Amino acid sequence: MEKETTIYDIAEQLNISPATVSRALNDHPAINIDTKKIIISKAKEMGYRTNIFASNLRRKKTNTIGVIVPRLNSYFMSTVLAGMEKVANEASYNLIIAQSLESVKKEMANVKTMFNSRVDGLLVSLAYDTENLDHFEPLIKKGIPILFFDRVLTHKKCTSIVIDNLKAGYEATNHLIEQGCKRIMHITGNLQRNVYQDRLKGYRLALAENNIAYCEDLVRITDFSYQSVSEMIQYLKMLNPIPDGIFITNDFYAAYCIVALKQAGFSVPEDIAVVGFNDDPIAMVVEPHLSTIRYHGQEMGEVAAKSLISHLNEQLSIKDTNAIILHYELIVRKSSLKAKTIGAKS
Amino acid sequence: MEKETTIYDIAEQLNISPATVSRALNDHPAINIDTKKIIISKAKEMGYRTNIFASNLRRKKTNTIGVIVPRLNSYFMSTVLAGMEKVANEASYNLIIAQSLESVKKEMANVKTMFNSRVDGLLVSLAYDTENLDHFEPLIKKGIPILFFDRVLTHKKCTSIVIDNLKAGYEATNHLIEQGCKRIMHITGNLQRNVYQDRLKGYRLALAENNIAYCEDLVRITDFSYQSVSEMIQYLKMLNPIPDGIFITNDFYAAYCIVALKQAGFSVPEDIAVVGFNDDPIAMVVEPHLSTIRYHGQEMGEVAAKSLISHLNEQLSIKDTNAIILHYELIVRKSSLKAKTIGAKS
DNA sequence: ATGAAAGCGCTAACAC
DNA sequence: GTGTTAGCGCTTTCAT
Repeated sequence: MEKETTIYDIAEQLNISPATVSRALNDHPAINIDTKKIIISKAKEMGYRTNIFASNLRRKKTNTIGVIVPRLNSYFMSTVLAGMEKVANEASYNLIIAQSLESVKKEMANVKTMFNSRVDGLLVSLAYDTENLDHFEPLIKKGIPILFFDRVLTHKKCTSIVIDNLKAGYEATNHLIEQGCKRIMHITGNLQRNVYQDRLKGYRLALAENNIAYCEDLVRITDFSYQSVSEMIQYLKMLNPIPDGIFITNDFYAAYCIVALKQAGFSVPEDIAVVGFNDDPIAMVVEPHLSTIRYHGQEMGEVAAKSLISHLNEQLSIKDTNAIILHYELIVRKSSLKAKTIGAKS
Repeated sequence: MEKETTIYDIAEQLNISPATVSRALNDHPAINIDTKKIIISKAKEMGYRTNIFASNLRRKKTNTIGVIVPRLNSYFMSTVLAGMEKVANEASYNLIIAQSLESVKKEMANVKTMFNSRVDGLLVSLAYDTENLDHFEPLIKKGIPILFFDRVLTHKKCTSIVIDNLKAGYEATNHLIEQGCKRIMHITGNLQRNVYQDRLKGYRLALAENNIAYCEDLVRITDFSYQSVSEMIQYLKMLNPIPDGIFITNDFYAAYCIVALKQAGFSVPEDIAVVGFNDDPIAMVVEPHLSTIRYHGQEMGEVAAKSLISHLNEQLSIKDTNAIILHYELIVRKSSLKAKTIGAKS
């Protein structure tokens, strides 16, 4: 275990001052280009690496962005993170990633850790059961910018990045109606989360516009666990009449449901058409392939990171921006295509 | 934006020395319990948060562990990370997570970042095309412990955490043979990765023990991309005779293949039986449900983090431990059950 | 273009 | 049980 090389060691070897070494290493313009070259090569030779703690301590900036997500294990989330990483890297920011595992409690702990790690900013997608943003207040008070994405709560001092979930929910439902569905079930998550609340609103709007009565029995809240599927199908079978379409706000759960529906003797989409949400790769595995709403995780990640970083660099203030809305599209596959001859407009 | 409270501020308010404040905040045993209480409550009152940069600078320890994985988007990986996080949290270590996106180049960059972030230790699962461990040498030279998990390369100074991939490959193949398969294809990844190399060895061993000739044409390397599936099925169709079983070392790819096989007119498992690897949730979505090898990601993550941390705390030296082998099990589902009446032993 | 020197906030050796 | 003090390695103001 060798001793760490410091700028003092380099300065000594070269008979110059540590200040010059520091400047050279940071590419300060006022340093002679030749001295700079000599210093840099010497640094490499001596295996120097900058001590970011000393640097951070001095500069009072960490160049670190915290990311808190409910779970890492979805295709969507991993593409979001890839997008964030790309942008952060390019701007020489580091990412600290933590998962709340869908629990506010863990989310609070994560926030605390981030706070103590002195992140320059925070990117957050909320846990399943987060009810308010109180646990973010300490950061907000300190002026640390927070940007929520996908699963958001509005806060006057924070920006949100989302898709138009209401419109997407509307389109998904409307598509089912166009396919001839008259009795559409809606399976979704905790309505405190904007994504689920807005999709429900869209669902209701589509029904209303098509003069289909809204029926509470047809809306079910779930935690999207595999275990809950059989119960859900039991429930569905007891409905009278049985639904002829389902809009499920999670592709994995939708896939599970399709499998269970078929096992229960229903044919999809003939008896029951299904539309999911997120365009997870599983949509192309389940049979029939799953119709779904696609939105681009990578883009969401990039936009989120970019906005935060430009705010940090004071190139752009996100304080005035309340929300950034990204695109989505309805992908029609076989799970929802009842009318095989009639082309569905997407 | 308020000014940060320091231990000096607290000391001043309380008319005591900063050293006492520091000790109290770090729960030093030699501090009077009452003083401790007073200090802690004052700290809270003043909104104090410790400056980890000053602390790290002083202590020359970061309490941070770096984690580099190929991708975050698998069920397996996210459970591994959950396990690591749990253990790290309990030991008050932080995690910095980065994905190499299966590229050595990115992996090298990640390693460099980790190095400069002065992680106390590193947990790594290698990228698809990593050929050697040269890029880890700077860390190894500095005495920073590195622990490889799942996708590993052996290094005399590093420990590996794996399952017995050879035996697992053997069991998977043997299971197909027991089901009556005589011509078993093997679809797998880059053979430089131990996991794929060992599983292939197991495959060959099972064939040999059952007097089935090994045939190179039946072993295909893939990057597991969705795009490559149709080509793979094309290839399979041109084999003569056509295989009656496939052992695929990735559940997602196996699921894609099953779908494609059915589309091509084969029935699974009757014409072609399939066994996958990893027990991803998708195994329960694809029809027929996928037989697979299950190993517990959470456990692997916990063991990895625990070993590293106890090494860091010098409670246990992992230097002498070359490898830690974890359990796995063969899960038999319908995708491989040709002989429906004969129970398969697992 | 370069140097001197102070100080970021904390910890720990040493003293009492 | 508590205080004094000297740095950890870097950046940056001010001076030259």
